[in-house]
Amino acid sequence: MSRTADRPAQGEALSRAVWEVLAHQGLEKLTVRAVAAAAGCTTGLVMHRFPNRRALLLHARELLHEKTRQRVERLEATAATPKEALRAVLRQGLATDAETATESVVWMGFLAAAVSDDELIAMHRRNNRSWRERVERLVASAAPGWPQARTRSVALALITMAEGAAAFAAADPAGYPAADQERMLDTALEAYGLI
Amino acid sequence: MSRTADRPAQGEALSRAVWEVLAHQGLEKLTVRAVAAAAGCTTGLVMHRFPNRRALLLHARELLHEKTRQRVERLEATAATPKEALRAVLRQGLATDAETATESVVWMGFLAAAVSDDELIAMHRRNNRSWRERVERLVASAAPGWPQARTRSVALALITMAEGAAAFAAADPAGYPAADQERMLDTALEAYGLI
DNA sequence: CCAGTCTCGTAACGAGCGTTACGGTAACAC
DNA sequence: GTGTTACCGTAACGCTCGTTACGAGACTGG
Repeated sequence: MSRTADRPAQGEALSRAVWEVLAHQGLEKLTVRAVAAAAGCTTGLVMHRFPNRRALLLHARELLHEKTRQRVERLEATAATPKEALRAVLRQGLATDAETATESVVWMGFLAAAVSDDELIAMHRRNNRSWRERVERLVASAAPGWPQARTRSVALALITMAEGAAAFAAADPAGYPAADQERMLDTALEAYGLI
Repeated sequence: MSRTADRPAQGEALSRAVWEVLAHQGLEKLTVRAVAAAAGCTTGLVMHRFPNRRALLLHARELLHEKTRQRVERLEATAATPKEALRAVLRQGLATDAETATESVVWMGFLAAAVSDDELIAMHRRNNRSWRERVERLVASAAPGWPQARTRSVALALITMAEGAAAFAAADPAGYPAADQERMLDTALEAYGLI
């Protein structure tokens, strides 16, 4: 090691730069040079840390998943009741402030990029299925008496609603204010008897 | 005019080629050459029909919206009751077969491309708001007695759910079979008292 | 039948891309 | 202090991109 040489920290900084470019410039401008500029370094460092551009994107994708997973587990652990846990976990999936809106844009960028990348689409499916299972588990805890079919259908309705709302709000923040999204979530939870 | 020279038909064929590339190769490979290859012509024709690549994308985006709008209006006109109209319109927004799954991938590709294109994002917002208003109108017809706030919240829950389901199913068809999506839709409509 | 116009394939341009090669410099071992 | 190693900025490579220029051929009006 020499100079700075904190490998994991640099990898994370570069991944943050990937998110930033993806959020503010889009997939088409997500170049190694743009990432390097956003990270305040040169392409030399980027290519020194990662064997190629794809590896950089895959790392950034994985890190984004890990970040949201930790946030969700924290929310789940500190919730007072199963119903509150469910609500908190779904709520963080909405795009109700600048940070979560950015995350939603980045998430969609990765999904769009996955169309032509087998490894990215595999990562998406793995992460998405674990997300779905988590919410099914939370719904089952909040409504223990339900038959499995209802638990699964309601959980599916909830995760797709949250994802769609995040996408809409990220693409049109003025049209989908935070209050509307939260009222929508509460309306849905109440309709399903989960509040 | 000479040679073939059916301008609107060629524009539509090229837009179809845009969708095809976007669906099967992704945004990163959506090049003028790839579109020309998918349309079975050369870049010469493409650049003869459209002043530049952006105009081609904008036209393809507009045509996609027009296509789904016509389909929705047909469904709405032929439905027996307001509740059936609502269900049919929401159902077509899911990704329950190869065609609608492809449409969902293309739709997401355009949304991802809109991050760095003011005109694309403006088109998205325009189309999305009219879509939202349509569903609000359908919900109001299906449940005439509701206060406006409930109508708006339920409509929002329904369109975001449909959009999220289409995105999830398009990215992971095996994980989100058509039957699951339809059961989810019926579960939601029933929970809201719209069936 | 001929001049003129439209169509569109071909070929090339400059810009920007991912990636590679190289070298100067900082950090450590002894 | 000196040799060795790892770090990373610089510069260049070959390639593909969007776009432009040009010309051959098909059509049309007179």
